[in-house]
Amino acid sequence: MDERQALAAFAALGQEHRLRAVQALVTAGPDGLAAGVLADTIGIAGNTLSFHLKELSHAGLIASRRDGKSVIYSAAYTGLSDLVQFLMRDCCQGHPEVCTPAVAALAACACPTGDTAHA
Amino acid sequence: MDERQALAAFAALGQEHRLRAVQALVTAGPDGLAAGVLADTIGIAGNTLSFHLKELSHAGLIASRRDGKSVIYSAAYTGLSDLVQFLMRDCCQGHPEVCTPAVAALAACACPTGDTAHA
DNA sequence: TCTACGTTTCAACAAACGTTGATACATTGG
DNA sequence: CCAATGTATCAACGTTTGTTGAAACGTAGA
Repeated sequence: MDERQALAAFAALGQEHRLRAVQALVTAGPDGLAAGVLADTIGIAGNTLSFHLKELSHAGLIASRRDGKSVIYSAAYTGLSDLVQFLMRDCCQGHPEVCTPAVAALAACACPTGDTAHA
Repeated sequence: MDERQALAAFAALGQEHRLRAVQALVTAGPDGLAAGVLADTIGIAGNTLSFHLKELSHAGLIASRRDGKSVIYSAAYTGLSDLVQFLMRDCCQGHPEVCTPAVAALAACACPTGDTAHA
């Protein structure tokens, strides 16, 4: 992930409705949510949400697929983790003060080597 | 870190000059950089940088201290790692697809239990 | 085909953002 | 004290952003 894409991602997440949308989509899981349901969940108009979804999609944070009349949006897990890695990698240039506590905290959330993933 | 602060942090990082400032400050380490040096590094006017530094400080991403005539800015490592933890924690509500690859990648950057920190 | 439904696009507007120049503040040295 | 340096504040501006309403597009069923 280059700086330009990271800027777009950070800017996308720096907006209340878009952050809520991402949270809702990640929470919804790979099945995603229809645009209408998402608009209702966040509490904004459909056209307004469409504007924000386009921005999130452009930032690589969400994906979309059509299912009948509905368009299902889902979180782009790769894009999200890439963003975290960008922030951490750029921040740890010889100074792991940022990464160490973050990794320690995340280990309890998604430990790839242990059995506490469902904590 | 609550949603309001996370929003401020993301919005702060979603701006080219501010992202560059954070990167420069983190790279500089705990010693930090004087405002003038930072302005010269980024390539923007001092008053413009001051505007951005105030926003970054308000978002909890940087700290400042006076040293003679200069004001030294430094990265707020706690705020940065809190932001990563916010993004990860909120994203992993039963779906560790995001956290697992991120943790795996970060383990090589700041592994708190291993010896690959300098990879 | 037509109609209904869900979603997207478009133009327009108010609000917020980022930059500039001038000015004011804080600190140091003479 | 005064002058010089470094930084912060302020008003003004042009630009960008987020929202709204109307319209258009795509899909499914009658």
